[in-house]
Amino acid sequence: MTANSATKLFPTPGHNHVGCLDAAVHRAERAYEAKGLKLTRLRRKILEEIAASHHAVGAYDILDSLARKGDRLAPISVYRAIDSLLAAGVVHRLESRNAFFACHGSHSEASRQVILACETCGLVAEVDGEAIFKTLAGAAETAQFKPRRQVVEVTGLCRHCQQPSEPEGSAH
Amino acid sequence: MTANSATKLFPTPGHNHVGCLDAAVHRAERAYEAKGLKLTRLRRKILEEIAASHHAVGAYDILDSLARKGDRLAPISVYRAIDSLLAAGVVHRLESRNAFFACHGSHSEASRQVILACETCGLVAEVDGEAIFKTLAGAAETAQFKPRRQVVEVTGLCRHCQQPSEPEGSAH
DNA sequence: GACTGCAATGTGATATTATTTCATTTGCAT
DNA sequence: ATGCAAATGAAATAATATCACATTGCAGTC
Repeated sequence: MTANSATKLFPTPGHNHVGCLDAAVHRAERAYEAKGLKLTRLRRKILEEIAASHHAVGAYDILDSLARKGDRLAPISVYRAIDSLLAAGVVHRLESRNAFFACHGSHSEASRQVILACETCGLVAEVDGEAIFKTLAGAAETAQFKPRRQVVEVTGLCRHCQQPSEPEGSAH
Repeated sequence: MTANSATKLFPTPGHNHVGCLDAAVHRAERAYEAKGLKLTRLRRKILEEIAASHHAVGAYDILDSLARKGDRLAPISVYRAIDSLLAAGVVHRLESRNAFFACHGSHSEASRQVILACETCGLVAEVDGEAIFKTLAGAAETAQFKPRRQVVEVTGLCRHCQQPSEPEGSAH
């Protein structure tokens, strides 16, 4: 189960992504529904761009990608949609790269997730950070600091990029 | 001691900052020396701008501040100096704000510090995060992820801004 | 259907943050 | 003094993000 969950965290480059994308959009529908927000056509379109990969993408990447499909938007339109998606908790911002990534896999509190970003292949994953955020809250308390938002991002090498010579399919 | 260290972490707005600044510059001299790097006049000047407060400042804030003093630099000059100061470990980058702050107080590894940034007054402080980074390393290992750089930033309210009505001098 | 109110989007301009490229200067070891 | 490498200068431009105001679209009401 450990190996399997790690596999899911950093899917192989060749994995069939359609399911991931569909699932992300579906979770978004439910998240918007649950919060009484509206997943408009524009928002859904931009979510689909972000969730099209497990990478963090810049706002202008989205802009360019849509432009190539004939859909020319103003930057502000993309940022507004992103803001909404962030508020709904279906995408997150990778602060250390000024970029955005979709939440693949369901979790309740975005603020309790640790973000892992691979420097080589660009993949981004989230892992549970309950223990870390607890410890962090303790450290803040010692400093008499009242936390509101906690950013925990780790960059490094994902499991695939640590063994570049090993064929993708060999891990099981 | 706890109250005292917390006081140092988030100094009162009116504290005499000259000592902080001098100390920061002095630590920088030693850090550069120790690493065989050169703390040039430009770098020192820009360090002094950053260390002039306990806030995180943008590169263009520095640029503007120096311009007001008659020293007109190109953005690239500031960024290059900042890069050097970052490499020397005497300033850090607040990723969540695209801004830079000086290291006030000595610590060996920047990568083991948790950053606390007050949303109200803008003060930035660092606290030891040994326990957090250990836990974080464990979480990464579970995901078969090899960490290289860890960003842990907390925004919220510092001790002063939690009790806006309380006079500054009353805490002891 | 027409009216109203508000959220969402469009449009154009602009602000903010950061880098590329190439020229020049400076520090310093020969 | 000469030559090399690091540091800085200068101009342009790239990349990221927001402001201000106009327009559209949609839900509830008459």
